[in-house]
Formats: sequence, C-alpha cells, structure tokens
Amino acid sequence: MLSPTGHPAAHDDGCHHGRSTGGCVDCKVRLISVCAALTIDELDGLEAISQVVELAPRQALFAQGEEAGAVYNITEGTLRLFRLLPDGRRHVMGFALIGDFLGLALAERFTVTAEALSPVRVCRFERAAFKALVAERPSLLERLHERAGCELRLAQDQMTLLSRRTAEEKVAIFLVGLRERYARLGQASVTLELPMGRQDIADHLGLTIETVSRIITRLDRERMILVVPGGVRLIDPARLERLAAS
Amino acid sequence: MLSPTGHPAAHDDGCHHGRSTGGCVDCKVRLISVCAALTIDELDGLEAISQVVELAPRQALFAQGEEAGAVYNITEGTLRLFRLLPDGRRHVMGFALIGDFLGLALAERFTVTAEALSPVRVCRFERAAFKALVAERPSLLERLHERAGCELRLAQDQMTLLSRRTAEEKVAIFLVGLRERYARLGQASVTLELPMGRQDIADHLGLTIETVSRIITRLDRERMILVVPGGVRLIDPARLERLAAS
DNA sequence: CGTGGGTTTGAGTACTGTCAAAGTCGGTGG
DNA sequence: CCACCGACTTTGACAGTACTCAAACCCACG
Repeated sequence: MLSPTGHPAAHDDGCHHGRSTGGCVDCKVRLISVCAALTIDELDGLEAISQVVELAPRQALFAQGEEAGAVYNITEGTLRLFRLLPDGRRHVMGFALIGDFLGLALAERFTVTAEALSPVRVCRFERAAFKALVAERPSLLERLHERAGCELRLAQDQMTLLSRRTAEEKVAIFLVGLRERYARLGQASVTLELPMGRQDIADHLGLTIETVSRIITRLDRERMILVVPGGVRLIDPARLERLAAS
Repeated sequence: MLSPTGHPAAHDDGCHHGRSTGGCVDCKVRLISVCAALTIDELDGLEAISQVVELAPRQALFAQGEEAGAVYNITEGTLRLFRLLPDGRRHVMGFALIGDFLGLALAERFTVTAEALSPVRVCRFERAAFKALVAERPSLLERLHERAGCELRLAQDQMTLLSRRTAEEKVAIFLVGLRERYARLGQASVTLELPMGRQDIADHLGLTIETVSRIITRLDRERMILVVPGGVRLIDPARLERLAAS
C-alpha cells in the first residue's frame, strides 16, 4: 500500500457532502474516539478537513522530532510508538489501537515515532485546521483534555509497571492490560492477538527479548497461556491477573 | 501548621477586592503557572474561588482514591506524589514543585497521594467552581491542556528513564532533571536541595534505598557531586550530564 | 546522654542481562 | 514440490548488577 512517493498513501475521500458511506457519521470508531464529543453537524466540519491515510506494516506514520503537521485518529490496525535513545537503544512507549488519537497534546513536534505493525488506516487532520476547529468548539477541547487525562494515567500506570516489578509481573500485566484494552473496544476474546514482536514487547517492558521469550514460554508451560501463531490464548486469566496484581 | 481538626489549614484570604498584597495579581508563581493564561480581570474570578492552604511536612494534601474535590496550585514548598501498590510497595510518581498544578486532568478521583516534604503553601480551587470558570474561559482550558501535554511528556521521559537504564544512570538523570526544573523556576544553583529522603528517590527510580545510597556515595567519591546536609552540590555537572545522556 | 529515624556499609544471593547457538516459520526460487 | 534463505524466536551457559538481610553509623532531639 505504498504510494509512489514512498510516503503513506492519502486519499481525499471526495464525497464530503454527498456522502453516503465512509463518512465520519458512519465511522466505526466514532463512538469510541474523541469524535464522540461532536454533534452530527460538527462532524461535517471535521470531515471537511480529514483525509484517509493507509499504511503497510513497518511503514511510519510520523517520526520523533518531526514537526507535527497533523493529528490522527486510528480507524484500523495497530501501531507502535517508540523513541530512539542517543545510544541506539529503543524504548517502545506503547501501542496505539483502533480508536486511539495521536497528537493529543497538539504540540509542535512529535516526541515519538509511530510505525504500523499491521495494515493501518487513520484519519488525518491537518494540524492548523484541527486547532482552528478546536478553538471554536470547546466541547471538543474538553474531550481532548479528558483523553489526555486518560493518557496521562496510562503513562503513570506504565511507570508503575516499569518500576520494581519482576519480569514475570511485567509480562502478566502487559497481557492483562492489552486484553482489557481490546475488551473496551468490544473485542473481548480468549485469544489475544499480538501484532507486535517479542522485541517490541521487550523494549516496552524494559526487558530483553530473551527474558520475554523465557517468561512467555514459562507461562505456557504453567498452563496460564497457550502460545498460538500471532498471539496467545489466555487459558487461566484469573491466575494471570493474580500474578499481575501482586 | 496543623489545624485543630487535623486537616490542612485553610485560610480564606479575605481581601478579594480590596486586596493590596497576597492576591493572585501579586502571586509569585503567577507567571510560571497556569494562571499566566489569564488577564488581570480574569484573575479576579479565580481569586474569588481560591483559598490558601498550608501544610506541615509529612501532611497529606489529598489521598489516592479520594474524590477530587479541588485542584491546587503550589505557591511554596515541595510535595511527593505516590501510589501504594496492593502488596505494600510504594511508587513515587514524582515530586511537585512551586508553580506546579495538581489535578490537571480534572478527573473525578485523585490517582495519587500528595504529601508535603517541606512546609507547603498551595492555592486551593474548589473543583466545581474551577470547572465552571474553565468552561467560560477557553484560554484557561487551552493552558491547562498545554500543561497536561508537558505532564504527559514528563511521564514518558520517566518511563524511558525507568526502562533499561543502570542505577547510576537513573540517579544521574534524576539529579540533572531536578536541577533543570529548579533552573526553569529561576532557582539555578550549584547546590541542589533534596527535600526528599533517599527512600523517596529509590521509590521514584525503581531502586532500593541501599542502591541509591551506594550510587550517591560513589558519585561523591568520584568528585561529581558533594553530599551536603539537605542536598548535594554539583561539582562536575558536565560529567554528570554525560552519565545521564548515555 | 540515650533514643529513634534515616543513611551508609558489608556480605551473600538471585534475577535478569549477555553471548552464542539452535530452532521455527514463511516466502522465494529452482 | 522441495531446498534454501532470512527474520524472528527459543534455549542454554555464564556473568554481573542490583536486591536482601544485617549491622554499624550519624545526627537531631528530648
């Protein structure tokens, strides 16, 4: 899905006012995203400045340090958000799922790189236009701020996770947390898709890939999870949660 | 400075409109806090709903899980913000300095406990009244959101810090970071006050008190810092920064 | 001068990292 | 259809950093 320029492919969806399908109103993430703050009328304004962008796996949506020319709402797929440290180490700040909003802070520059892990589709909003829209719609800003509060909380939870927990606890918390996020999206299931690789998980939890692999193997041997292609099946969620809570 | 009830002492400062000193206009943190977003007139509205609260060291301003009845702006002193984990471990999320705003997210409940490390003075704003004020002043909400963006960034930096860095790097980053925060407040100095104890630093960095103590001793022996009562003197900031950057 | 909280130092242990090699899986091309 | 290749993952042996437990130390305070 690479565009000829090598940049993410952007499609102006064209039918802004004569739309029947594909518009914001029909958007499947509308009610779980910041857009839920808007009235049907306001969605028109949003749609007028939106573009659909598609990314193939491993393609970057934006990069750390780059000027933030736009904000994004994910409508399909999963991305990894990471920073590169001066010494070459990589820190995966988190994973962005369907419904997540990227660029909440409306800051000048991106502090992370966002890279697709699976085929991704996002709604792109040009930053200046989006800010203008926000300026005249306090309810949207409120909603953004509310979301930012959630983000902050997530970040703090992650800090707590990284601080003084054993490798086993970290992995358990990661799995349970991911399941909860999927559940909130209405995608509850015993089988947990893991679109990210072991190295991504390791860089997210502050562990090495070997340790992550060993722990996952151990959880499998102890019958808490079952490793399946592309993810894990949670065999004994209760025990996993007990591990995570300790 | 304990009130007879055992609760933080609150003084309605009384002279809302006939004020000459002590009002928001003269507030020494006005320009470094969210209040900088307000016009002189708007400060009147803010002042009308503000109370000064004073805390003695070790006294709590609010507690984790408690209903968030108010938001606060720190005008003096330092607090520690921490969470207690189910197993009794404590995670110090961070330290709030003069000018910091507590309750940015305007959430229903506090996610951390805030406890004074030194004599503290804060401006207390009843939450409902503050939200009402925010609702009619978009510039204030913008400012709050901007601050939230900073907070989020700080939290992410802390995540990066906690993830896969050696104990020595963690302590160096902590010291350098604290110095930068003081510097931004116009309190640059070679002597770094450390109102928090070793245990607080340990719980902040995800280390044990023994490790923190050993590292600080080592940095002292290697002539990067000099341990002094109540803090440290930075002897060789450049070398410390190199350690922190690695 | 004794007490208590906080800090420092010491000895031993264990968890997780490092280095190295083998294994798995999917895709490609002969 | 099968062999090969490469990326990723798993497993193993060993080492090192930070943790645990324990004791000494320091200083402010009564």
